[in-house]
Amino acid sequence: MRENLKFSNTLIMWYLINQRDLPWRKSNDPYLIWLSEIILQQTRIAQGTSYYEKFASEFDDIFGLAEADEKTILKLWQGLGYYSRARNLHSTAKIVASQYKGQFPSSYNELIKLKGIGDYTASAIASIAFNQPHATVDGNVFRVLSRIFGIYTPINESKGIKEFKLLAEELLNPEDPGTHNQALMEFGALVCTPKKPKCDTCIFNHTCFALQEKSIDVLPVKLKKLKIRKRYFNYLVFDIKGGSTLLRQRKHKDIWQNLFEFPLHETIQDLQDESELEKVIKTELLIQGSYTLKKYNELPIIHKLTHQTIVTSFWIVKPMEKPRNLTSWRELENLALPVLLQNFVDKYQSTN
DNA sequence: AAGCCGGGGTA
DNA sequence: TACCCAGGCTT
Repeated sequence: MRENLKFSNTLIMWYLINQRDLPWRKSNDPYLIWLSEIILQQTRIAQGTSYYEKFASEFDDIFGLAEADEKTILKLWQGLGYYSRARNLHSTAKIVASQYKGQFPSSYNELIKLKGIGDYTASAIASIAFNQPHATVDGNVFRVLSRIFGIYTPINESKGIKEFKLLAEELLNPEDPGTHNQALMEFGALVCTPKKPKCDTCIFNHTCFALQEKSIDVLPVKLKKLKIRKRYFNYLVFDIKGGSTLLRQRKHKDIWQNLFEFPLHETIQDLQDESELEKVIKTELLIQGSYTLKKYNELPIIHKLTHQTIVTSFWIVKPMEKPRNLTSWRELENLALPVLLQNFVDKYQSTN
């Protein structure tokens, strides 16, 4: 017990000197803590910070966020990925605004009931905003604890998850759980990094198991490799005189749910036969009369996600007759597009 | 328990 | 290229 307190004190001492100046650390407002935690799920601080600033300045409190349109929220979220976070953010904002009078619950058990809040985020909000003794176990914590204590239990199986959570709870400083949690994560991000950790200057280098046993590069243990699926997307980009195009909202349960895109023809391999597209244009999009169809990019654009590789071709369609339900390019600026499509639009706009 | 969900940075 | 990032939800 004394050892655990010593560990925490050493850690917090390091943190008070070496912590980064981050915007969400200026406040204990549960709304802002929650907002930052959702944005930072599986996201590097360098990538998430500007999004936090945008959301925090656009929506002063949870009521503003609750009253916003989902379209607005998705557009602000564009480029950050894992878009279910944005949809859940909106859903939880509405619940907290209406059922909790705008005040976040302070207990872990209430917090974890909210959409988009799991064990990690509930612990983070409870400890940082409400000083409740719950340990946060994120990727940093798995790494730091596995190395210092020499734990080889795989971190992506239930046994390991329980074991690390238990250890983190034991180590937690009940006097200041919020600072302790943030210190441990910050330490993982700045010192005990995945590759080339800074063991020379590490405050735990005399007791670190992995350093003594030279097992830094195998800890933490993670099993199973994910398989990457290859998909072939053919987008039909209508270029209508007067500055408009055809758009669809992705509604199915798949990547980019609720984001917008051009009419899509997906194939199981690289499109062989151009007449397939002609069929889509006539029978699915119900385009009357004649049109021109021209491939925009000679080489397919490769868009890599964590678990999919999207091989993409863009086809420019110019019909003689105006289709219905057009969206102006101007209007499109307010709609959330996958990065793959935003990149195309930016390029296409600049050359026309 | 396993699969799915983005985009970008690092070595 | 392979791995990782202040994870959570669905099946």
